[in-house]
Amino acid sequence: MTEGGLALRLTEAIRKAVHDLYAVELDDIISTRPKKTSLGDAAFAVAFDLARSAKMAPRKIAEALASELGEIEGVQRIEVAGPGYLNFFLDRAAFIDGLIGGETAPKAPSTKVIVEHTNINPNKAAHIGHLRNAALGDTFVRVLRFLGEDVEVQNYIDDTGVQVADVVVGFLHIENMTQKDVERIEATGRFDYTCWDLYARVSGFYEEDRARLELRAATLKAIEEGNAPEAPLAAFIANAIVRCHLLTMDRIDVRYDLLPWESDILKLRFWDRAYQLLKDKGAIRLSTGGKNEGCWVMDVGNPSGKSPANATQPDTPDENNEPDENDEKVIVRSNGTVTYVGKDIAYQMWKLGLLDRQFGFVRFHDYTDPDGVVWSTTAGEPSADAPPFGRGERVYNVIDTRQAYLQDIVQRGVAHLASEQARDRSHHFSYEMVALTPQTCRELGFPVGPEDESKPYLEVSGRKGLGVKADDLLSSLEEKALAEVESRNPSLEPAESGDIANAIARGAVRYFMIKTTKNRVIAFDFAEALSFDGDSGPYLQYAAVRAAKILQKVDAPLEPPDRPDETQAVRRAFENVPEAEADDVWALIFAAAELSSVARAVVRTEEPAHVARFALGLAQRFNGFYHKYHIAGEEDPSKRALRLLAVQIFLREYRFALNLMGIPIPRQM
RNA sequence: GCGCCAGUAGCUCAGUUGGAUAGAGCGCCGGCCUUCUAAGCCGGAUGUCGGGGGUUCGAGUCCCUCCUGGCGUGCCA
Repeated sequence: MTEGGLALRLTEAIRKAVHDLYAVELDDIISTRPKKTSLGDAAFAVAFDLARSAKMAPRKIAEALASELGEIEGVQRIEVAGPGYLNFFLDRAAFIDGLIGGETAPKAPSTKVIVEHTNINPNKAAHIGHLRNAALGDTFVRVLRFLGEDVEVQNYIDDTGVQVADVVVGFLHIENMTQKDVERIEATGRFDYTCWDLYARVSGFYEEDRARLELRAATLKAIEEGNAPEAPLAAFIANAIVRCHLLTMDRIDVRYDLLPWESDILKLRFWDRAYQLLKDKGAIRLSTGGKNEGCWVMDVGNPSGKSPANATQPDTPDENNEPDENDEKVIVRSNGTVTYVGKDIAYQMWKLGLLDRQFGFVRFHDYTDPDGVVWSTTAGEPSADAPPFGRGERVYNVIDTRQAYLQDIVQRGVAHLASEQARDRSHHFSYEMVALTPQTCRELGFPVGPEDESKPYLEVSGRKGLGVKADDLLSSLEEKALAEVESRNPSLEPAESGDIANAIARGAVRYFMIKTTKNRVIAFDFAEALSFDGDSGPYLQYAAVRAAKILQKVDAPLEPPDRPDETQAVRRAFENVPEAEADDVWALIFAAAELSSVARAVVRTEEPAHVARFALGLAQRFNGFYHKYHIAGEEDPSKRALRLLAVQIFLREYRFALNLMGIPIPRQM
């Protein structure tokens, strides 16, 4: 934790030395970690940067800098290595002293950050792609909170889109059901699975007779205008499905502060307000001809470009300045209904505190624990004790990369209505999809055609009903984990085994969804997802369980001593153990101490996988240490004290790391 | 066509705003349970970092170009 302050001391010292010797101001001085611990704890390559301007060999410069630097608090010695690295060896005892003493770096004044994630269409069961979204989003939220940010988590409910309309069409026109019928079915349970199957059948229903697409359009309009029977049925379905999703996500410990409903954006006239502003600012125009005739459209001639159309000559000069229909995006359809993009512009504006409208809020769902509550927007009677939702300084939208084009248009809308600065406060936190290997498709019983066979992966399709449901995956994991737990611990009570198995399943799936870099497609494979060995959640959990077991065995507290008044004792202990062991102890502690900088890197790069890599590396290091050095049977007091301290520090930081990923630590495994 | 992403060991992937001998997991071979849990540890084999140019003390990383694959470019989201 203090490593931030130490790093600052080092860079400042180097900056001063470089200034004094070469009269050069270096703005970024980057510390890297040497490949081998024998090369020190922090390395600087500044000598290479200076070589040209100083017209000297890097090695000479590094040597000059090393002697100029002299004594630095917290640094034991400085070495010049290789072609010109400056390698710093830290004062280990002092570092540990600061680490456990809680000399916390001053936290930035916290600003409100809104993270929007999950956002599943409320018309079917959640699938593995949604698990990736939720795991990424929730990890990011936990990291932000760890760093002291004030975070509000929103799960946007698109209850007025085509997807819900399709299921309404399915119930009304395929099943010929009334709302009462649907309510009876819902009461029997697994409503999200029922809708999953029905939704898949709707596609076929349209394909049999394309004229039936009129039903979808009419249904959508009826929902938007609040007409019976479509509107109340849609509301019932969306509400019931959202409750299913909340339970599914609670299984992996993902929760939300607020559910903003798209229907409330319409009912409370957020959209009407944004629509008026978009027209007033000239951001959208009525298309008077061509395929988009009668629609309100936004011109998007320069996709993804931040500056408005650089006015370079178009590739098709034969079109005499006629706007290209491919360069316009429909915001309001010719029948007057608004697309998702339009509604999202209004929603983004509200999140940024830039729309002069406010929702009402009501409690939506209580979790079993006392303070677990999810709020919801409402167009009805609001609750008086609702928290002040909205008005984010920064907004992250966790949405898959296939929607990058739409997100770009939403952001253009925000820039039009507010400013470029407002747009920059909103981030599209984009990630790649979870696809299925052809093998997985076959295992699910879906026929794989010859042309799909050669593909690396196939896209999940809710429309076709092709996908692995989140609850099914979790149940498979729990089943496998339970079998393992029972075979390893036959004497456990069934309830106990069940709790442990659930924790393992949760750890496995959360780690699986986080460990791969977010912009890489995950080709889902059951065998890989169900693995409990090596680079997996259970491996990480196992290390924590072992560490806790040691401390329990020797009757030591889980935390290192909170007042490190024993710097001298630690220093002596380091001197009294063999050098190789001292290095191993130090390597474990120093690695664990990187947690904070890893957390900052996660936010800076919007990449949660960094925590996963960090935790894996730390677990591997601990497991090696665990096998090499024992505590319970050790009689040498210096060795014992140092090893104990290392395990305590490791466990403290490691538990934070697992918690950032929402990976629970079972009591035993 | 245009835009975005990806190409690293047999497979799945890391690789920290350019840095020291390119790393993990799985799989394979060989060891380790009377000492804190073997979901583990130790050792071994495995590389045209897609191809070609360029930038420089130094390139898997930056630039150009080509190839391959995926996604986007809907009055779906």
